[in-house]
Amino acid sequence: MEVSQVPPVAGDTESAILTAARDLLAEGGLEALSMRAVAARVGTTPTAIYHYFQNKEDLVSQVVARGFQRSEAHLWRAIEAFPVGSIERLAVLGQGYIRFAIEHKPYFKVIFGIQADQPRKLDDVPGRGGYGVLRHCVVDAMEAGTIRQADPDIVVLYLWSIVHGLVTITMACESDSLLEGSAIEIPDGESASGFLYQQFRDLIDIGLVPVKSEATA
Amino acid sequence: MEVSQVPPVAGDTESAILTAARDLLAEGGLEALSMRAVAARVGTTPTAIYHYFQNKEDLVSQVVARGFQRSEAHLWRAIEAFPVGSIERLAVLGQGYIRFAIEHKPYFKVIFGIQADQPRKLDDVPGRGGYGVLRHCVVDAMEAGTIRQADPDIVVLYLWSIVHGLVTITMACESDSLLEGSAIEIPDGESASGFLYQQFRDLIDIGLVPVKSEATA
DNA sequence: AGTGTTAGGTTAACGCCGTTAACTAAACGG
DNA sequence: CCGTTTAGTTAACGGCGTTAACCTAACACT
Repeated sequence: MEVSQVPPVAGDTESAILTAARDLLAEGGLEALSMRAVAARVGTTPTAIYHYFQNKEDLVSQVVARGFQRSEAHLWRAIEAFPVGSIERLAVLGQGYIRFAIEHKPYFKVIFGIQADQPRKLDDVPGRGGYGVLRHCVVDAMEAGTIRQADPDIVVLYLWSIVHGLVTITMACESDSLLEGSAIEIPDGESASGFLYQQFRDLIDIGLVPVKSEATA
Repeated sequence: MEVSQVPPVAGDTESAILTAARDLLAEGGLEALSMRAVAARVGTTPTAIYHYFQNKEDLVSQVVARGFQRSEAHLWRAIEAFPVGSIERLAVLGQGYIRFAIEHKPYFKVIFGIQADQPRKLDDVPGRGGYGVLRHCVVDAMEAGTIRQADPDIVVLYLWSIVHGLVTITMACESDSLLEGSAIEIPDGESASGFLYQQFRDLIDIGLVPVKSEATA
């Protein structure tokens, strides 16, 4: 079949592959992303992919890296609307994280997914998926006095753990079953993202433990 | 080959399959657990497995369910050593969760892992992987006044999110790379489990936000 | 005793998968 | 004009989950 003498999109098969892989990942998760499927969508043979990527893992990780880069840029843009050092900046970051996880589930799952042995992966991503932004905002908020003084790295871990834990637990249990018999439930019609965000804010406000000054009262 | 007239372990091929599957999962993660590998270890053909389990997913989920049951029993035993309502009970639960996640990484990853579409899974597990125990202890601690009064379900979610987030983030980034450039690091020689546990306690103590009474000071 | 049914397997095969080896054809630099 | 690189091909290998069809021993029942 020698219909077209010129490669369809003028040369860059590589980005066509990345795009196809991204779409497949988004549509059907990791199991839908096979070398053969990607090739078919691009219009080449599976083996051609190996000219641009070492293997499937390499391809996937580059797809994911791309997604994360865009996500971090999004975060930076999102916080601009709120004043430096404000707690709203922290909140909007949490919201962004939750939204990204939900809207780009497959990306998210690949990164924090199964991977028998080798983790790290996040290293490849500049800013490590928003870590830089978050730390930045935490430091600002401390200097502004909006949040309690403490080791910023610990606080970052605190915030990140809560949002990340919230998201992954919810993903694993899927809303209703999650806390059956408990008072927590997603009101019908509310978006999962919005619900999680509210939980996040509640959890941050909880504080817990320090009965100290209140105990005697 | 008709060497043995009697099935090797007197009839229960099923539990032999489960055991083999469990071992393979523990040794090499999910990718090492193939029907053919399980069959080879048990000494049958792959297709025989389909007499006891619907498909691979069914097999895996039963293996995992077994592991979780044992884990919850472990938790109940662990808290016995500490007084009812004490914060130590909560701490030891967190520690148990962390330890289980690390020591049974493959189990843990299967449950909170990739699974393209269908989550829930935790429903099959009695007590939902320690949720029951945790809630029990939280209520006790509130009645005893050791922790701040609040909706127990929210507090449970708070604690669970922190531990779970901590564990999964660490697993995805693997210690050193996790917070490179940050002050947080696992001291050489310290176990990952111990380190995570310390973080957990720190995070719980943080509380955050309520500058309220302190702000003016 | 003979018969039907079920449990517990077997063999063979299908259609996927990731990956490799060997080859080809066009483009380009000297 | 030649050598190399780039971009792609075809053919094949071994492994995967799963299915269909078949076999065989054990048991239940008349």
